[in-house]
Amino acid sequence: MQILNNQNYIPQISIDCVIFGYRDKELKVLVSKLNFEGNFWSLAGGFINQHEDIDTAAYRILHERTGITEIYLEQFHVFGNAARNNIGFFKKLIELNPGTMGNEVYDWLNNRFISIGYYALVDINTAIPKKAELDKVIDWCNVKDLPGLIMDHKDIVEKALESLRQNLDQKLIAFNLLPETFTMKELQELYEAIFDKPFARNNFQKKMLDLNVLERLEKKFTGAANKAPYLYRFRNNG
Amino acid sequence: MQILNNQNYIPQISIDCVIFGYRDKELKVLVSKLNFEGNFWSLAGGFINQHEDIDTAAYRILHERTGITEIYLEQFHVFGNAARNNIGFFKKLIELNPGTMGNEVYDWLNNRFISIGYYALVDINTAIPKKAELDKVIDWCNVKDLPGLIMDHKDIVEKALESLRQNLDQKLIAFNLLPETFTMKELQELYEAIFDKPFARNNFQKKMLDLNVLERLEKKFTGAANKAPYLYRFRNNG
DNA sequence: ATTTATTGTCTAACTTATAGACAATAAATA
DNA sequence: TATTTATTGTCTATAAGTTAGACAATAAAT
Repeated sequence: MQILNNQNYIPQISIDCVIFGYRDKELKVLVSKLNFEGNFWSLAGGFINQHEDIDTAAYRILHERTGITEIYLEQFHVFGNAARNNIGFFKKLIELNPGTMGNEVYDWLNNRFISIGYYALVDINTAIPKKAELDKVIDWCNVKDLPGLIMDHKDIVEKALESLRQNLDQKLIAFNLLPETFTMKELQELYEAIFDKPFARNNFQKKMLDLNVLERLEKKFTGAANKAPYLYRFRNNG
Repeated sequence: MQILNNQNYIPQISIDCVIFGYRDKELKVLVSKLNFEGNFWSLAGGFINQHEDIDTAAYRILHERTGITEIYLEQFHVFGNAARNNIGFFKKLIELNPGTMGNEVYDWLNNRFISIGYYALVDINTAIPKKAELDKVIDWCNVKDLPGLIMDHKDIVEKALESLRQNLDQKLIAFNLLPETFTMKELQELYEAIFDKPFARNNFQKKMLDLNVLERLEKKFTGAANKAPYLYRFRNNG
């Protein structure tokens, strides 16, 4: 538990990361269950070292939780209501876990925190979820069907999703959620999962090809009794 | 100087406000010169009380500097590079002002700060600039011709302007920069100042009227030898 | 060879954006 | 009073972009 009372952390500021992944046609978020009595589910979070850039801190937290280093990461909002830590979470935690918590942990968690929200887009096949010190379970959950999250983490996810949707077309970042190669249908299904609405196949394909960022590779023979789709690769450079 | 070592402030977090106003066909920003030796120009800034929402703190800071209470305000980015306070500013400040600074001020300013950026849109005719404790001068400056600002305040203004431009069409917030009534030409000139590019008069008018948020009032007789323009008022509610 | 399901692409219809044109008009001028 | 000038409000033709329907191509099963 030495980490939490580390004097090198900036006090009263935290980082919460909404780590998005994509599998089984569902947009997922990496959440963890805290290693305490009671069903406390949380986003991947952490703190900022005194001499660390906040972006660097977010990368560090993400690397710790996913094992990957090349991560698309974006700061999207700061959550700073005075009451955000007090909506029952900490009291309930203490109540359900009497005597199990060191003073340092107690003192640290009992603070008011202002939290900087980041969202990350990762290839779920490459990311290997890794529990942090206080996690009991860590898993990918459908963004539409998350467990009850502590504090205002549900609001944070919603705001992250909203920001993701707004940025998706301008910044061409959806590809970070897919493996290296993918079919047009897979790309479309990803968009449909993110926006939670269907797209017209013909126009979606035209729009994506018109972006001039997709490289068409060989066909993908799936064994299905129909025309084989092409594989595409996202090429960032020219 | 008691304010700065106020134990009720959250340490190492600040708020910096880019207060936009509009006059003489120019987009302005409220900046202040610090009451020290040396030309230190700064954005309107402040700190967050322990039991204060960050939005409330931003409103408080804005009210202190402009005297107005109904302010359009939006959080747009957090600036948290570890080096942001150290790019010579503090050293230079100490060097040019030997022995004039109390220990509390010294200790407080010598900290690393993570700053939450807000931008505000105000009617420059209603806003009455008011110096804060450490300000020597406070004034509206053309956003295209700002004095040299301390720390990363120039970056903060640039990011604020970028965010303002992105939000302007979606959120219909430009009207906050104008007086109650205005002509179509004045509205267009405001847009041109914000985007730093010309708009076609006919299409601009059509676009604004198609928004269905402008109420047409009586004509404004300017005394000029030409057709009198209508005055318009922004109506927020249906 | 035929059928089936899906993919890739084309085009017509519709909507929106852009650019040019012109009438309306407030005040100055003749 | 009629004419001129500068600007405003609006219309329309054209261009550009979006949406919806259609159909050929094709991999594998029948």
